[in-house]
Amino acid sequence: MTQHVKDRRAVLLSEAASLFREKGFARTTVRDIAAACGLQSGSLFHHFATKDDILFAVMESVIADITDALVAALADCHDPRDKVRALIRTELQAIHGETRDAMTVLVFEWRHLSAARQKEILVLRDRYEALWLTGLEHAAQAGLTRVDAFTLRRLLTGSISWTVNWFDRSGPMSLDDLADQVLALALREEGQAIT
Amino acid sequence: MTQHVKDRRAVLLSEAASLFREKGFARTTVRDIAAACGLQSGSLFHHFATKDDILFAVMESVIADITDALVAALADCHDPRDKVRALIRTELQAIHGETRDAMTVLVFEWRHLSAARQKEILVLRDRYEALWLTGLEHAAQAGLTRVDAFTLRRLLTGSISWTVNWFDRSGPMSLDDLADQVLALALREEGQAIT
Amino acid sequence: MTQHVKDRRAVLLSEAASLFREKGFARTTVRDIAAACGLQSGSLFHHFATKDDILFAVMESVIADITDALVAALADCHDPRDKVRALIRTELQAIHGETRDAMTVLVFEWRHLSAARQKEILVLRDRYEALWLTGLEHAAQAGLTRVDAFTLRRLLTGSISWTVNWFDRSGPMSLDDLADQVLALALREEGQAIT
Amino acid sequence: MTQHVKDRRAVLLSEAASLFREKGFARTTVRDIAAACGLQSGSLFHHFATKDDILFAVMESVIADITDALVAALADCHDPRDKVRALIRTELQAIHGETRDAMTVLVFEWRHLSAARQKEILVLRDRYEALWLTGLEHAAQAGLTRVDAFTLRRLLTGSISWTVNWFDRSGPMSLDDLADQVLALALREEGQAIT
DNA sequence: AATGAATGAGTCTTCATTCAT
DNA sequence: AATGAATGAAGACTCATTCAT
Repeated sequence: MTQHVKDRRAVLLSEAASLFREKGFARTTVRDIAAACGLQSGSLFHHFATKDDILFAVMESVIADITDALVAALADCHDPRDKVRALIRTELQAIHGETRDAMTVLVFEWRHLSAARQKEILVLRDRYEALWLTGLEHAAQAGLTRVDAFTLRRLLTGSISWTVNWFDRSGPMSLDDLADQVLALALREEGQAIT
Repeated sequence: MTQHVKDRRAVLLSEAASLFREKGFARTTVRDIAAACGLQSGSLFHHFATKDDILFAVMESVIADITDALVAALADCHDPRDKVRALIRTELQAIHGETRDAMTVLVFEWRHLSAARQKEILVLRDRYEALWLTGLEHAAQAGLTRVDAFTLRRLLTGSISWTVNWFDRSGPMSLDDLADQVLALALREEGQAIT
Repeated sequence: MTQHVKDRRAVLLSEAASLFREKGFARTTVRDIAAACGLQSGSLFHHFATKDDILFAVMESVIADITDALVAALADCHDPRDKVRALIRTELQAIHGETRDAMTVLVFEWRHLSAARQKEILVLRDRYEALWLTGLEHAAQAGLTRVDAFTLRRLLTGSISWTVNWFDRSGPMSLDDLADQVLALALREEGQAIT
Repeated sequence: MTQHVKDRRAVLLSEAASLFREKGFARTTVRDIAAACGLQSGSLFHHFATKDDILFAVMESVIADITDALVAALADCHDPRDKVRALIRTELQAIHGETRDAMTVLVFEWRHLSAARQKEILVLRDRYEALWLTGLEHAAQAGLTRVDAFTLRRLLTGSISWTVNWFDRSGPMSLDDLADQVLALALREEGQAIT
């Protein structure tokens, strides 16, 4: 039974994320979400008290997911350059893989969150961003970067997020190719690093 | 009188852009816009038939502005590296200068435009993007880049757009500093180019 | 100049009648009427104080017209049967001729008139209806009818008004044919009258 | 529960018809209708998506009702003259009985229906009109009429519809008396028929 | 947990009318 | 008389949320 509950909640968040991504939070009605889950509109409120709560839950959930994924990915590599590659690849996979909807929502529906909840999410995000900053700072210490870690992370956040608007996974460029292009942007050429 | 009319329309678009940026298109009411212009809600419809028309006009107008600005900026520089710097600087100025509101709206409220109008805007945007692509291709021919022009433009679009979310003009980093950081990302180090 | 004024007013009423007939009073905007006359919306109010006044004027005007037409038509015939034919023909001509729009408005937009103005129009209409009643009563005295004059007039009013919904002047049946059909309904067969 | 739902819908249509008749479709607000049913304005939209839908439903519903009534009435009489009397009586009863409001709306608010919906209603109306035409044609074959069935039906439609504007059920003339007057108009005198 | 009718505040839009020019 | 921007009161419709069943 607990499993059923979890399932339903997961399905709900997934459908909500999909709709939020497609139509935007404001244009998605609670009825849309309910319908997508095979429920009537009133039933949604047994799971979430408000529509805002759904948005919050979508974001909260995806942040947990991508943080876990990033921790796992970084565990496998110790070289600074490999770590940066892992950071980029993992974020790109999050944006173009199964968590795509929720990731897009995280970026594009941010303003629909109340200030208080933005803060909450930012706290959760801190851990994820700390992994990035640490990775980039190690690369900087290894002389691999040309831009300070703080600024670099922000520029890459933009580059990577934006791929949702143009990159086509079924096109000729693979996701790993794309990751390598971003990596080329982020770091000095190989062999140029000051050791 | 013609001047008054033009003024009013310009004021209207400016106030609308400001509100759309601040609260989002969906959460901005027609009353908000009217009030910001010192009008009653009904009066808005002498200038724009629908709320959607206002959004469209904001986007249309800013694209015209930034295209003009870019043409002017490029006219002053002939070196490929300078041209890329001009492309980046001009776009950053558009995003953090007077057209900030409208530029932000262009990015974040895109989905609220009907498909037909998205096409219209894309046509207008083509000229602007062509300037970018040409500039980056010349840089590529000069051996200045490490990523193909098409992909590079898209990655930079993301990096630059995203600065609206974190860059603070009144902070320690100047806009030109920021432009140079982006330039460092975009191109090989100076002196590395194959001449 | 007085002529111009009259012309403009006449044009205005004619265009208004046409629009009221086509779209209904409620769905016709003051702008529609102004545009049909080559005016801007505000200018209409130099001629009529309110939209209601226009409707009233249309009705008032057409009643004057058809009363005149009926008086003229009746002057030419002295036989009771001929008089009834003239009553029917004249009303049909009013409904399908130049006054068609206004006549239709008179019937179908009646309820949009305020109670006070309905009374005013009814007073004007009295003279017209008196001509009908007199005509039918003479026919009754001549033994030509099978239904009392009062009821007959009302039944015929319905029959004749309704033709606007189905009779096509350019079809095979002429307006005079139609009048004869209505006459056949209204009166006994010829030669059956009790003299 | 299903019963409740049906009831509510029926009440809604009835109240709407009453208001449409009294004030006209255009001047009746959705709030008026809701208030007449003891509902808030928004609640109406659980039953009908638009105000136009309500109008359509009123018309659709009354056509079904009168067609049933007519079929029932005709079943009881086999003589051509009796059939015509039944046609007239039944239509008069529809116009002055319980379906009065809806019948009036059917006639006077016709133009507020979209062209597409007018067609739909006309299709429904066909069956009803076919009963009339058949009845009148049988009367014609029996030599009872002086006007062709097609034209006669249209003239009678007008006569009968129009009674809504003047006939008073509580006055001295009964509805059956009125029906006989209309019958006198429609057919030759008894005994005159060519057998 | 689910239903779905009901709520009621809120939204965009319309439009007759006014009035300074 | 004409203009046309402005008014502001409605109007139809939307939708998150509630709640009795």
